Amino acid sequence: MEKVRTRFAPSPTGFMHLGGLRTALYAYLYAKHNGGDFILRIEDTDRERFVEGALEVIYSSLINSGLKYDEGPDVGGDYGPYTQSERKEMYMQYAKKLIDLGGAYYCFCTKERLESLTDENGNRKYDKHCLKISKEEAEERIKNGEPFVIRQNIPEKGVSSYEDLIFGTIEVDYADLEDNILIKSDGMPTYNFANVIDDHLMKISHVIRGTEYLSSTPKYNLMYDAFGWERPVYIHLPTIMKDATRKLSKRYGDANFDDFINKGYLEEAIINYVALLGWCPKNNAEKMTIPEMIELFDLSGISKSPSIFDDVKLRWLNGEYLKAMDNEEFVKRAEPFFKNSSVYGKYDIGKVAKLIKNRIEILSDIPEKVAFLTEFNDFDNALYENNKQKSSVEVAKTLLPTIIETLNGIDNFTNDVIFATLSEKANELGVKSKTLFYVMRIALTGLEVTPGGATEIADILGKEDTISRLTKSLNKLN
RNA sequence: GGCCUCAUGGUCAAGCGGUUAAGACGCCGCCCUCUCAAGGCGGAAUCACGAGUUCGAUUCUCGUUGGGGCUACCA
Repeated sequence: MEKVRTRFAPSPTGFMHLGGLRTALYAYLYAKHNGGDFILRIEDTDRERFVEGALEVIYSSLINSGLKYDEGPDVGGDYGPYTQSERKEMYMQYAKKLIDLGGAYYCFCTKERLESLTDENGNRKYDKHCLKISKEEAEERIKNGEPFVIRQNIPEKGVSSYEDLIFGTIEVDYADLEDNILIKSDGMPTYNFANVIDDHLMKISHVIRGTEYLSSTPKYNLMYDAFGWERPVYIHLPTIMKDATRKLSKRYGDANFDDFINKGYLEEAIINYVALLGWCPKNNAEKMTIPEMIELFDLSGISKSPSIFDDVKLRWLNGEYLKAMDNEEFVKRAEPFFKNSSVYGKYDIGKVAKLIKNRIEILSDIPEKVAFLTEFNDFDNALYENNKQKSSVEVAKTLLPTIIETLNGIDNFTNDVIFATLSEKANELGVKSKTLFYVMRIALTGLEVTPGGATEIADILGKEDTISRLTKSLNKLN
């Protein structure tokens, strides 16, 4: 069997769409699972849509996600160039060859004539008007500078059929297909032509792409057949939706990979989540590394229906990755978000990290989560009232002086020591330690709920700060 | 409109003629706990509809309905 070669062929639109990322992932996984190559090709034949810096976005998104391509514009390879605009001349040669083979023809129709073909329902289908122009006449007119395009010549009768590995047999009547433009008047090929030429020339064995091409694939097959080339294996993937009726779109900012990174999602969590949208591994795994995905990847686990992107589940998965990190790694990855927070440079980030690691799902939750450490505002003494904790204002009045005194006597002011000493003290006093810690936490933060317990927070704040806050709260009680 | 295509809880989904119809997210409850999380345990919630085929349909066939895609000198 020939080597498996798959490709990801994005247009440089300036951002990495999550749907595109999933397509790239599946193409990568399929290739790697089968010991093959994964190729990156840039489809930039539409000059008007080119966006500055778009190439870098594609390269970095892929690499940061762990999808290392074996061949591509920036890494080279034996089948380059890998950017379509650099292959322009080649397409024209093949288009001319296709004309000789009867699979295409020159067309000189004006925009106006094309529009006149529109029927009462607003539909339009090209009428093969220029097919009857002789080759001599066409060449003469081109020589005279008349603008032209090259159209595919699709049979008027017959049915085309092919096998898709996900959807099975697809049959389309030629009559439902149009003589699309293969070469535009600017000499550039359209997707309809370039993808066929490139996939063949780059020896792509399996074409993996979205279902938007499911019904136009017969047109491409016609060309493979006309050239006498072997058709690739097709694997079409269902769309990722925002909700039941809308696709994930750039418009709503819910499809951009970079936006998710900036919001504090991890690359590995995104790629993992996206892998699960439309594919279920045999062992039902949820959290997987890329090597694990490569091992598990199989086409039979791919679903045929569009799936809805659920950011709640993505958040959960991201949280799982966060929790699995050791503290050091967490601090490193969260650095930019800590910098945006009030605790940066003020408290021990390592200690703060320990406090919040299990309490956030995305990194951008950090500033809000840690803000309480630096904000100590006036609060209602009623917060001490809590039956379940056996706490009340009166209890606070009696406990707080002891807590402060005990804390004052601690030299090694760290969580473990504070906790042990205070627990012992509670025992001595005959009160539940949870009551003592509850009172202390309220007095220390003025908040009903906080990430972390009283002693952990005291550890971070330091002895001086802790005692000053507690004293302030105590004074407030009298 | 025409053509292609899809259809299991709110969401992602397993299932491939006989099952108490998995699992995950979310939701609810309990346990644990220095509050909140995390963790542990448990619960509610699904085969779109209608005809067939079959001893028996979530599973096969057809239709209906609903969704998605294509129908560009965009990819």
